[in-house]
Amino acid sequence: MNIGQAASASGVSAKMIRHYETTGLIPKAARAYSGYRRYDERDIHTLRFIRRARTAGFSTAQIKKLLSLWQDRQRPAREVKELASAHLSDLQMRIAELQTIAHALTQLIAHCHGGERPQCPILDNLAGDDSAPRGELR
Amino acid sequence: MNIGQAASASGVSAKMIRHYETTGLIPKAARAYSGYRRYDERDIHTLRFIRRARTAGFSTAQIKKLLSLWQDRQRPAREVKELASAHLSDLQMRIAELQTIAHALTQLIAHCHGGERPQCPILDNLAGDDSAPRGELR
DNA sequence: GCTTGACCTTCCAATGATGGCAAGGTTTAG
DNA sequence: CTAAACCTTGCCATCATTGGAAGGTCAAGC
Repeated sequence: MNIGQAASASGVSAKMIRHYETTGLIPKAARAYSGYRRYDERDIHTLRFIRRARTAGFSTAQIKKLLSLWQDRQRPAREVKELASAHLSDLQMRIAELQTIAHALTQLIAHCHGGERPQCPILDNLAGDDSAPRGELR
Repeated sequence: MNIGQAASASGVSAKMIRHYETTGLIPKAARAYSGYRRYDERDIHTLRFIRRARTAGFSTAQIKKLLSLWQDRQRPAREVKELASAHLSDLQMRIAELQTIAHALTQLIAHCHGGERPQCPILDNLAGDDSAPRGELR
């Protein structure tokens, strides 16, 4: 299998497969005489693992760890759970931050008439004019 | 006021003030004889506006638009509302995506014993082994 | 056998927002 | 006069990903 097939079979772009190779996330691929990279089913399996982990928002550093745990038959599930839990905390923090912003923005938008007149609580708030707060973007 | 004072007065780092200048988000600052950038209260006001907009997650492109609307006394509030609404939709989509991931991860973590044994539903799921799904990371 | 198009190779650059460092000029207080 | 604190420009790094350019390889059709 060449890199193009590996890409469509795994859902990881050829570009990224090469990138993962140079950054050491995956080992160097075998090469045909032509110099083309060759991939087998095991490689595809690994690439799919990586794609799923990326979709789940793990960083490449975390994925590196996950891959080594995956390949270690002796791994304690504890380590995987810790890594995943750390990532989950991260996600929850980011979600909370975004929600805070979204709520504030929702309030401001609700109070903006949205017509042709210039008066606008959204701009007023961004400008720091607190006379009509309602969901501060601070 | 020099750039350092402008930075601490506005909450925007000196680095970013220069960056905003080179990218055209703010006009080129006046210069003292020495070559130092000079800032007045209006500049600070603008920088604070930018900082709040960034905190609210607006991109620099959106902030550019917001700034021009802010400075246009004739703007229709409609335009501001549309821009903010588009950003809010963005935020809500990102929140929803993150929540989907967080939920799936929560399930998987809940089902991982986290002990010293190697068996782990988190890795199984990432590997594509659906025998014990519960929150797919797909 | 040759051409064409699809595929592959490497390398370099850009994204967006920010931080960091380096080498050098300026200002200000002591 | 000197030292500290500030400023200048410029370049590099982050993170994951995409894009392009220039060139080599392969398979199919004529």
